[in-house]
Amino acid sequence: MISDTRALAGDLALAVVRLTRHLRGRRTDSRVSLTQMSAMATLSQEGAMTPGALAARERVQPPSMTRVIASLHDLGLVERTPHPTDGRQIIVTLSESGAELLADEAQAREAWLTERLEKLDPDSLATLQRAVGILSTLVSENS
Amino acid sequence: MISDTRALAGDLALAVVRLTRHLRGRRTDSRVSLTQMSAMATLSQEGAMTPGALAARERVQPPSMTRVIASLHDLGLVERTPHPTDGRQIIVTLSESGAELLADEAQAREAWLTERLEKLDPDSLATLQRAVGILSTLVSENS
DNA sequence: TATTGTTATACTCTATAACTATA
DNA sequence: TATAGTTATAGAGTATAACAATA
Repeated sequence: MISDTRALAGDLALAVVRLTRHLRGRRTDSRVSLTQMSAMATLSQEGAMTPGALAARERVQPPSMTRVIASLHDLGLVERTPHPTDGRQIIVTLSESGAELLADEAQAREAWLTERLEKLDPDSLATLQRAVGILSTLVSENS
Repeated sequence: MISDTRALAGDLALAVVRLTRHLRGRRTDSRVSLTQMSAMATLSQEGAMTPGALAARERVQPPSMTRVIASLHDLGLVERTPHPTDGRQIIVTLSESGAELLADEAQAREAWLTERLEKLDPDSLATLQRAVGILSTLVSENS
């Protein structure tokens, strides 16, 4: 059944890159991008943290996260408070409207993808659900 | 088992976006990007075609494909020949060295991902393999 | 001196709008 | 006039290098 892990890696890479291209392009109706959603989802699931910690958790470099946080802050979706003891650090928190948006989008977001998923049979959906769990562990492994 | 298709859509979107971020960032050792690989893979699988057809097949806009083709042409990985009867069109073909590179990379590419996949149990690999097929059909559906 | 975060800068990927050449 | 492709331009997302503030 499993012929070649390397071939699977290549196929998987192309599949996720192509799907991401669709997802990014089709989100123009939403107020936030997938990158912003991803950061907000992490803040929601793991609680407030410093920009450095969020960058590490999202596996991007600190300057990249600075930009994401700045854009979310401009939209009022996150708050930045000083660290209580270390003046170098700041704490990024999901704001009330950020939490609301996250909840709203969890209902309405990815309409294109949801529509297609609804046409799949239960077995395919179960497979995708397991795959999401596997992919998440792949990415969250230490480098 | 399948609780909510919309929730799955959100989880799947975040998972593929994060994995794509890794894959793009880690390919600096390769001569070509994932976008370029994707276009070359399509040319390899479906044969020579016009830029417009390749853009449609890859689900990007024509100007985006123009740039991808130009970069591949600069690298000598594709060839551009005039259309036999319609002077407006051109035919894009995978060059010999393009085909070679595709074959070589099929062995060595995605080392990071391959390494992680090799640590998975056979059941997880089978799940991913099925998931790749499902994701591919999702993206290739008509808009 | 080491750490945290930011600024400056640049590159890739993608899009839309406008243009050119051909049909 | 319509179509195929390109050029011009812009914006998002990411990176590295250099800087400032604090520990």
